[in-house]
Amino acid sequence: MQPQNIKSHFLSTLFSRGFIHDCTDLEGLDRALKDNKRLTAYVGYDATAESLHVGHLVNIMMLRWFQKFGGIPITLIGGGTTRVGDPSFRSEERPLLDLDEIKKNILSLKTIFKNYLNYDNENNKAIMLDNSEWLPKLNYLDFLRDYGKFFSINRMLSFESVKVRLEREQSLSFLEFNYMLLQSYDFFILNKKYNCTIQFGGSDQWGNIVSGIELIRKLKNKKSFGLTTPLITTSDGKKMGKSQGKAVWLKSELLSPYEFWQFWRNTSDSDVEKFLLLYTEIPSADCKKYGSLKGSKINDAKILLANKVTELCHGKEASELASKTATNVFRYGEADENLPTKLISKKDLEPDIGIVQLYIISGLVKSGKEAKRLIKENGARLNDEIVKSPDLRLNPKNFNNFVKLSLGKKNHLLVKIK
RNA sequence: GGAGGGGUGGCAGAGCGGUCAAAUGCAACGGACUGUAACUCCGUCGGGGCAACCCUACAUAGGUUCGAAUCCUAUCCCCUCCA
Repeated sequence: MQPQNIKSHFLSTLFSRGFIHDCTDLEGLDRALKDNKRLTAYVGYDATAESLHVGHLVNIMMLRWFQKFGGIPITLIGGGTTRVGDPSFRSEERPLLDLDEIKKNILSLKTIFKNYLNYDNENNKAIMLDNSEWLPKLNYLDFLRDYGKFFSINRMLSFESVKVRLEREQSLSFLEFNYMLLQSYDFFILNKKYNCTIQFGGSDQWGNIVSGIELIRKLKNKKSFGLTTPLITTSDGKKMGKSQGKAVWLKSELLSPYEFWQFWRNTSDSDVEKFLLLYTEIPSADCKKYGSLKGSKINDAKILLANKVTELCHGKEASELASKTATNVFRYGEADENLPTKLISKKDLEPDIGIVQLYIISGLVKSGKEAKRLIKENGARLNDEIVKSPDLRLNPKNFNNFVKLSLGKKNHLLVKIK
């Protein structure tokens, strides 16, 4: 089926914006969407961390579009499945999280979606669920007989997602192998209780999604759909979600709106259009226009991107502040109060403190060696002056309320006395 | 349960008694150039008040040696084949 033949607004929008990697039955889904506006779709998120990161954002945006076009989105937290761990495309088993940690993560994750989805409106409010509501209740023997019966090992082994593990040197435990059954069961439950007929997910979820669809067909003889998003990579081929080795978290407690804004501001030219299409709701034609700006003009598009994405994630106020701070810091070279700030205690300054130690305390570097290296390479600046010697010492008098430390040209931090 | 192979730095992957803080590649970081981009180039990349000194590291615990990532023993883990 060609994209231009798509009739539903939802699918054609997603298509034109680059959201679609694969669909189990595009034509059927298009028809279903056309015939019935109030369909229900879900995405599952395991509680492996206390926040999601930008890698998860594509699916969230997809749910947002879905709701916008009248659908009912379900966000499913995988409180139960997290105890198992999805092996899909992973080359080794991940360490098991303990229950307390999972519980903490679940609570934290639930707060994230509210900025993107509407859980209160009358017509098609989003639904928040957690599969620890039903998975822990399963009885092993009953489950095996009632559901396990419908899964073919031969078939499961044929999925690309497990092949990686099989062909590599790593073992795939029975625990992990069951992940697929549990996710399929989730879909089955959602289908039964909420009439949910669509599952979205990353392309790595294909096998799990297809299994769920097959389970629903076998048990209920009902049709359901799967739609996957491509794995979003930056133009240099890296997975979305990390920056400078650190995850780009969606929670402000883990990554300040300023740093979040910076992440988007630093998008490379060739990714601008793609990111505008995926992570903002700016009309596609405009995204294309912005993305094709030449030379340094494209910086305006990057600022727009950063503003919009930050606004959605952290609110308008935070976004504007981040933008203003960036202007002050990068255009005027000032020490804006809104920069990330590290508080240190007076004790640390008595009677004075070495610049190397200060860098360590600030968290900008991990070791003294690293700090010295940085200084040697002219990458360390104190109040915008290059630090020339690792022997430099500061006392409280040098702190004019705060001191600005920089690592390279882009990382700036204020250090204040507590 | 049996036979064989293997566990090295963030990852991949050399080394198989000294010259090994450990080749090489990737990733990462700093600098130059720029537009807070990309490309390219240069430099760095275990820790230490740190100029060649010391400490901690090659799955874990012991041992042999003047000397071990390299040899031996035990333990744990992984892979392949057989039952």
